[in-house]
Amino acid sequence: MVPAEDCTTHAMAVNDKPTSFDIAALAGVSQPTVSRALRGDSTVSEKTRLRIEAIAKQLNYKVDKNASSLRRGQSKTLALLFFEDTPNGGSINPFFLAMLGSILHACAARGYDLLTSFQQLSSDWHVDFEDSRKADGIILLGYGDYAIYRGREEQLIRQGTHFIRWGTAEPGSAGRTIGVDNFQGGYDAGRHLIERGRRRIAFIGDASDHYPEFLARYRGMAAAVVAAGLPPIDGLQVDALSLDDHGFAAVATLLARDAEFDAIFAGSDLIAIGAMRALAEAGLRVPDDIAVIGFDDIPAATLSQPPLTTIAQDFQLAGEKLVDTLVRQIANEPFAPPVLPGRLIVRAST
Amino acid sequence: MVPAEDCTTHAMAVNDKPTSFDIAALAGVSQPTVSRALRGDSTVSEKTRLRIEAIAKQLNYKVDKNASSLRRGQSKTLALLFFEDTPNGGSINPFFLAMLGSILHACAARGYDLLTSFQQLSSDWHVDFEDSRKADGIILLGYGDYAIYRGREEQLIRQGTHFIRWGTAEPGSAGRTIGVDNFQGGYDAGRHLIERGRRRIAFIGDASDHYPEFLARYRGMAAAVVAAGLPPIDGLQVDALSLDDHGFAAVATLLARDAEFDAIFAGSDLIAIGAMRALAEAGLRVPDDIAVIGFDDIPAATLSQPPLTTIAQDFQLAGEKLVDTLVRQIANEPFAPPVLPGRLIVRAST
DNA sequence: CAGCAACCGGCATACGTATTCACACGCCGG
DNA sequence: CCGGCGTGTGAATACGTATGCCGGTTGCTG
Repeated sequence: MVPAEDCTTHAMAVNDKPTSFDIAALAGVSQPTVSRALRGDSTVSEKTRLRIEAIAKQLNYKVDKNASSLRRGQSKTLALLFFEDTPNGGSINPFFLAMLGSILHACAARGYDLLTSFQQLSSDWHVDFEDSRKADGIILLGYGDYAIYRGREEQLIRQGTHFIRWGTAEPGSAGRTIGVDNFQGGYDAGRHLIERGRRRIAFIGDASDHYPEFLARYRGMAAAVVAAGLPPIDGLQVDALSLDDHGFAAVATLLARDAEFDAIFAGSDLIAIGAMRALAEAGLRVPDDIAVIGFDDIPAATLSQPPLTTIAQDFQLAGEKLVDTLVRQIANEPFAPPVLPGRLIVRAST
Repeated sequence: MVPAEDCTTHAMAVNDKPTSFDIAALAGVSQPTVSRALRGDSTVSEKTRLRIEAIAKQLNYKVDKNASSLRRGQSKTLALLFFEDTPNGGSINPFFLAMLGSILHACAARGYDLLTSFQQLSSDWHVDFEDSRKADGIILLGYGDYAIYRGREEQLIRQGTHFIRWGTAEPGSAGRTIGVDNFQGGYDAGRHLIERGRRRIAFIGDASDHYPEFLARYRGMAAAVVAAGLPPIDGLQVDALSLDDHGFAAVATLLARDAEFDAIFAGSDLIAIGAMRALAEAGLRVPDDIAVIGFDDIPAATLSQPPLTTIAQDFQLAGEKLVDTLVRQIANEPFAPPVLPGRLIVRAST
C-alpha cells in the first residue's frame, strides 16, 4: 500500500495514528505546509493542497485537536452548564433539555463542539471549563438563586470570562442574559384568562426576588388584571418551584384554604401539569371549573389531558440566539442579547 | 500583591493566565514538581505539595487541559452521540434525553467530561471525536437503522475505537451493546394485559429487522399470548417510528381497518401517548374499552391522562452502566455489557 | 565512618500543531 | 545585467504539561 519512501526525514509509524509529519513525508513537503494546506491557507498552491488533502483522507488523518487547541489558544468548544438549586435526582428541567437540540445544531453550524455538565450554582463553574481552556465560552441554563449570580457577574466579566445566561435581564445587568419577555408573557396569559371570562386568577410559582422569571410573569398577569379594570387579586399566590409535584402541592394548599378562584396561571408547564393532576383528584374539571395556563410550552404540554394552554418560549430560537451571542462575544464582536417574544398557544385547558 | 521574586528563571506574566512555571517560580521549585504535586504524585513531599497547592489556589491556576491531554495522549472526555434516522426538527427522543442526567453524573464521578453531539448514523462519527483525540470513547444513543451499524461494528473494533451503544444485543454481536431485555419486557407486558382479561392485543411499532428493540418486544408479547394458551394474534401489528404522531396515525389505521382489539402494546411510551390521543378522539375510553401499555417509562408517562402503564427502563442505571462499561473498555479492563431488567409499572391505562 | 537505601526533586525532552521569519525561485522593469 | 517583488515553501520555535532518568540529601546499619 504505502509506496517506498525516503525515510531519512520521518519514519512512518504504521500502527499509530498518523500525524501531520506522516502526511508531509508522503506528500514530499514539510509539516508546516500540511498544516497550512489543511486549514485552507491561501499561500499553499492549489496543486500542493489537493495532493495533501488526498493523502490525508486516504490515511484517515485528523488534526489532533489537543495540539491544535494548545497552539492556537482556543478550543472551538462551548460548555453548556445546567445548574439547579434543587438537585432532582439527576433529571434535568425539561424546558432546558428541550433547548439542547437547537443548541447542538447552532454549535455544529459554527464549527463548535459542545461540552455538557451539571453544576452547582454555588460552585466555581467558570473555573472548570474556561480557565482550563477546554471551552472558549459558557452557556448557563437554570432557574436559580440569583443572589449568588448577581454577586459574580461583574467579577466574571472583569476576568474576561465569556458567558451567556438564559433568564430575565434585570435593569442594571451587564447584558449577558437572554430570555423571553416574561412580564409581557404574564400579561398575555392574564388577558387571555380574562377574555375567557375568568375573574379570580391564582398564581402558582415563587414570586420572590430569587426567581425573577416567575416574579415578572406574576407581575405581568397582575398588570393585565388591572388593565381590564378588575379589582386586584390578593391571597391567591402560592410558592412553588418548577416541578410538577410542587404544582400539585400548591393546589392542595389553595383548596385547603378554601380560596375562591376560577383560573390558575402556573409559573411553568410542569407546575401546571401537577396542578391539573391535583384538580382532577379533587373532582374539579379543567377548564369547566378551573382554567389552567402554563408557561414554556414544553413537549409534554401537548400530551397532558387536557392539552395545556401556555405561553410558548421558542426554544429553537433561544438555543440559536444563545450560541450566536456567545460566539460573537468570543470573537470580540459587538453583541446585544435580544429579548425574545413569548407566544400564547391556546389549547383545551382554557 | 505578588512578592518581589527572583526573576532570573521565569518572569511572571501578570495579565495572562498562570502556568505551572509561574507556580513553580513562586513556590521555589521546578515546573515538573508542580505538575507532580498537583497530580498527587507521592514522590512529592507533603510539605511541598501543600505549598504548591496553596499558591495554585491563590493564583486561580488550573491545569491547561489541552496541554495535559496532548502530553498524556488521552483527554478524559467521553463523547455522547445522539443519532436519529428521522431528523425531528432538532428535538431528541425523550427517552435518550432522560439518560443524559445520569450519564452526566456518572461521568463526573469518574473525572470525565462529556461532549455532546448530533450525528447522522451514516456519517463517520468515530472520526470526529476519537480520531481527533477530543474524546477517549463514544456513547451511541439512538434507535436506528441497524443495517448501517452492523457493517461497521467489526471494523471499528479493529481500529481500536472505544464505544458502547444502547440497544438490543444481537446473538453474534461483539459485546458493545447495553440494553434492557426487550423480549422479556414484551413478555411481561403481554402477560399483564392477559391477566387484565384482554385477549386481542394490537402491537404498534416497527417490527422489522431494522428496529431490533421493537421486534424483540413484539415477539416477547406474542410469546406471552402463546404461553397463556391463547390463539396467536394476527393482523394487529402496525408499523410506527418512535413518535407520538406515528402512534396517533397507527391507531387511525387500526380503526379504519375495523380491527377488533381490546388492548394496545405500544413499542414506546411516545407511541402509546399518541395512540391514547387517537383513542380519545375516537370516543374510546382507556382502559375501559382499550387498555394501553407502553415501553420506556419516560417522564411524560406519568403526566398523560390516564397515566400510562409501561415497562420501565431504568435510565439512571442505564446511564451508569454505559459510562462504567465504556470507561472499563478505555482502561483495557475486562468489560461485559450487562442486560438490564425491565420493570412493569402499573398505572391507570390498564 | 563507610556504605546503602529511601526519598525528593531537577533536567531534558516529548506530545502534534500553528505561526513567524527567512529563503529560493521566477519574473519584470530599468 | 541587476535589483526588487510576489509566490510558495522550509526551518525554527512556541504552546503548557507530564514523565523517564538521574543526582543529591538524609538517615540508618554494620
